[in-house]
Amino acid sequence: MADNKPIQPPTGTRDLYPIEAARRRFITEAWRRASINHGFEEVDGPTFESTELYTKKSGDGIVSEIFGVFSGKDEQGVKALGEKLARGEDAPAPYALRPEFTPTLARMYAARAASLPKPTKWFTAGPFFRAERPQRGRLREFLQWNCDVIGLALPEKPTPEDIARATAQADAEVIACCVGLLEQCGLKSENVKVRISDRNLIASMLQAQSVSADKLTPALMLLDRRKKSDPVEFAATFAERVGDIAHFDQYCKTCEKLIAGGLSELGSGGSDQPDVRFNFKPLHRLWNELKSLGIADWCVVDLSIARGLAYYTGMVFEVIVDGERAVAGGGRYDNLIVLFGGPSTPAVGFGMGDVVLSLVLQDKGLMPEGAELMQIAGQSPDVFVISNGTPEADAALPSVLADLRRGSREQRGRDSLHARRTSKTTKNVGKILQEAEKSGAHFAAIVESASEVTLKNLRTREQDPSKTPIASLKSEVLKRLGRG
RNA sequence: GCGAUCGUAGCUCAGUUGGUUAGAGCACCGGGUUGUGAUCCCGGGGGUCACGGGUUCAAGUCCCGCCGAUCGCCCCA
Repeated sequence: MADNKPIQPPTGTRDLYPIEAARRRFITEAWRRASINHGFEEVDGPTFESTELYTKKSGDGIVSEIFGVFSGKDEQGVKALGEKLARGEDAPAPYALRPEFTPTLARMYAARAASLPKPTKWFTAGPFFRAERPQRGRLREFLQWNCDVIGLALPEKPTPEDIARATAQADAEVIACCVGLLEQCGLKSENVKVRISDRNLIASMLQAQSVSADKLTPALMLLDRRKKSDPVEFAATFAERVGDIAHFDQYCKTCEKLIAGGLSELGSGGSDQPDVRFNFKPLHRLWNELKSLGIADWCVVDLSIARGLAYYTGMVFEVIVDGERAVAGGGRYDNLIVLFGGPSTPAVGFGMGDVVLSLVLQDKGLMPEGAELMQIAGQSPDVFVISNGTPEADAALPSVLADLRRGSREQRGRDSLHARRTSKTTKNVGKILQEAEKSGAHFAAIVESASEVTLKNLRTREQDPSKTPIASLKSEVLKRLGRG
């Protein structure tokens, strides 16, 4: 009756053993720290949502990469869907495992918009799902970190100038948070580039070449694929669907140069350059914000970035680390909140996945290992309790352990220590010390009798010359850990 | 959905034109005669060689199928 065939994890998912789980913890802790330190508050939503939430804004293209979810109680619904599918009709599942966070965020904000501060700064980190073919840096289940700034800090009767300034500040703020994370992980501006672009600017440049409004979206999608394509072939495709690309390139180059150079005559609205007659002021303003935040050397203006997503309305950016695929991406989406029933509210944000980030950190040797990793992940023991092998010490050990682990409500558990013992049967103290050190434990406590232990600091390998009474062991360890 | 490469121990891999009972290192477990850690010595558990067929006296090895993984394409929220 028992069928013991092993069941493998589903395609594109991971089993995380202690080392991998600690690595993931390292990343999520870094995300939390970066976003909290940049003033974002944590939120979260359901991991599955009504499928409509995603079809509403993005059309059917996305639906094919969504994992459908059925309630299991809804037998009739499932049956009806099965019949539809059998007839070859389109039949999306009623729920979808969330493929991204932005729609959830937009809904959450819209529902309470009136009572939320402007701007509202939220972050979240959790699992997301896409039914794609797994490949390097890409799985079907992954963690994603999102940071968003919704709404703008504005005076009561804002001028266009006020709005432009607040917009640039919000854009810079999310980019700064993203860069803050990368820097904190040990990455350098030499290896990382935040490529920043502006869809409005691109659109105006395309329109200057007589590209009609209805062709803008396909043109933007096409531009995004450019780097991967053969240049000649791309130019041909682009000419066929949109128009001649030669002028467009020229516009881009001139704009990038001028923005990064910060030429002053641009601010006055005039230019001797006949090709520069577009509204690059928003990007220029953003560039100045980035400079004042001290992160401009991480950034580069690159108007070949468009981002495939339909809902972006202005600034877009992506983060490239050396040759790897994008480690993060985001942009401004000013129309999304209203689409979910909220007041018209501008917003900007980005997402970063754990998969590419861990690849990058491991390739560059920036991912901690062994005891250091366990320590960072908060899993290395405070005290490793060892019996000296006498029956008296053996008998005393369990209660020593239990006392170290006990935490009080008054201290909110801060006085509870991570205490371990060996599960080996050997009485060889040297071997157990070896195990203790490997575990990353800070201290070893060798039980000498029913009343005394010898304390040893495993990090410095210094052992106390005198014994410590068991009654004061815990307070002594807390003191030495700086938690007393 | 399409293409390419690859599946031998927990991990990294060896395994001869097909030939006895499939190996090593690391890891894990135990011991090295009553207590201080690298190293070292001895011992141990672990494999239906991914799975299923076929060819053959004989298959880890050759053939077919299948599952899985990796890397690309498509797509990228």
